[in-house]
Amino acid sequence: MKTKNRPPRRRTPTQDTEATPGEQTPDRPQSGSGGSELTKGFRSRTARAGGARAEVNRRRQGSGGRRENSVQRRLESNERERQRMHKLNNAFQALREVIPHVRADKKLSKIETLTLAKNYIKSLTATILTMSSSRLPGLEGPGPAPGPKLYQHYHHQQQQQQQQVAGATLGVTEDQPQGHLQRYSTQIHSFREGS
DNA sequence: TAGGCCATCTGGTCCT
DNA sequence: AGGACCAGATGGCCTA
Repeated sequence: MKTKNRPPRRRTPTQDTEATPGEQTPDRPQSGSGGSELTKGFRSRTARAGGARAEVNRRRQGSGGRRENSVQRRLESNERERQRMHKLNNAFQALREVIPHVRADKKLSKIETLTLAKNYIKSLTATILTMSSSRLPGLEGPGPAPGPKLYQHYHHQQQQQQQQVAGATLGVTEDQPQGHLQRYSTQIHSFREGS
């Protein structure tokens, strides 16, 4: 696997739509990418092919306002896609930062990050099961991966704790396991609720 | 120079 | 209808 310690190559999120031809980012002067290319005349093969189809559609649609509107919507769509991918990359970066790995000076690739994360979770799960199986009836033994079941157990535990200390603070700090689990629980719920 | 990784564009499809 | 999501395609950067 190769080293991937590179500075971010990218331009600012608005550069494609706002840059003038003279303001192109030097490191990607002729990228196949380019909302910029939509207005600057250069296209990659794919973009050219897609552009040919788009041109046919534009002719069918007619000229003038509708065509400009179509181009504008495509640029806006590109911008949203960039933002979406940036958010995805931020999530990858956050994941990298919580996964222990050997070469801290070497940035993990996306596939490496996902693979290590999966293994890390499995490892932690196995460790927890080993340490507490005697107190978690029903969790040990053969069968499917215990992850969800394990979470259910902890979630149940937390609910009991919250009931016991209703109205009072839990007295759980971020450094304690319960703190992490509580955050995990909260995050799971927020995901479920789509927030 | 080949191969891996990445960012981006693009059009199609799904979802709200 | 419009935005989110997805996958294919492409070219740039980097390392071995």
